[in-house]
Amino acid sequence: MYHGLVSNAKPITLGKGPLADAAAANLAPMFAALSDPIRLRLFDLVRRAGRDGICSCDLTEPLDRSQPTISHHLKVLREAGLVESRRDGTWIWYSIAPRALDAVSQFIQR
Amino acid sequence: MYHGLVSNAKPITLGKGPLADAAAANLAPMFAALSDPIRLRLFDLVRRAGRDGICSCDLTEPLDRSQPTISHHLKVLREAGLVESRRDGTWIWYSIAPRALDAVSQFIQR
DNA sequence: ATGATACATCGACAAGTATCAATGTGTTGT
DNA sequence: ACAACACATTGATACTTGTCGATGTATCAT
Repeated sequence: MYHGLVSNAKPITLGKGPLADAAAANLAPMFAALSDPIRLRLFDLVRRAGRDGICSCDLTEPLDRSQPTISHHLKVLREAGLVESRRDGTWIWYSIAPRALDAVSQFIQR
Repeated sequence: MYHGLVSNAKPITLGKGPLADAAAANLAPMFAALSDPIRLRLFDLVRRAGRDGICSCDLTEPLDRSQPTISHHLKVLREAGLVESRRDGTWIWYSIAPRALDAVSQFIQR
């Protein structure tokens, strides 16, 4: 599997009129990615880690879930364009995607 | 069913440290409420309506879903504390809950 | 009372999701 | 080559969710 910088973040620009069907369809998965308590805490931990990111190995224990479960949640966050992953030897480091919450933020403050 | 002003919005205050288990559990349902395209557009329509709100009858048609489905989605938004409902004769008017997105906003800008 | 209107609830179904044990896949050190 | 480690994927299960037709409930006009 590819483990360079991965991001599905599309530069969504919300128009001025009513939220379009397509815009809503792009936005919803981002909210969905943050709709799980474990993923919220995962995202928070990654965000706190700053530029360097945080090793996946340091995310499993504090969240009290099995390794496959954490791996699954990280995948969801990654596919939503919220976090990025980078391999370093046997470890994988996660960091916040550059413009991760821009679309969400744009919708909130409207 | 009661149809006065309804809001489950708890004044969530996120601490300074890592996102606590309880805080995540309170936050997640808000994101979940916005994780569906139809609900995003519903929320947007209600927000655009301003203080007066908008009649439920004006929400069913533009979203191309059945009346029960729209009713269901409005319930989800209401129970998440994002919108309020108020009866006026046979109609029910929906408006944005006062501090609807405060918690979400607080999490985003952190 | 009767009928019409607006909205909610119920029942059912298909599709999606959170979870873990087991297993697979790279990478490192020996 | 081999064992050990870090992480991903698979398969299975229980639970949740989006949807609609049918039905229930409240309100208004006649």
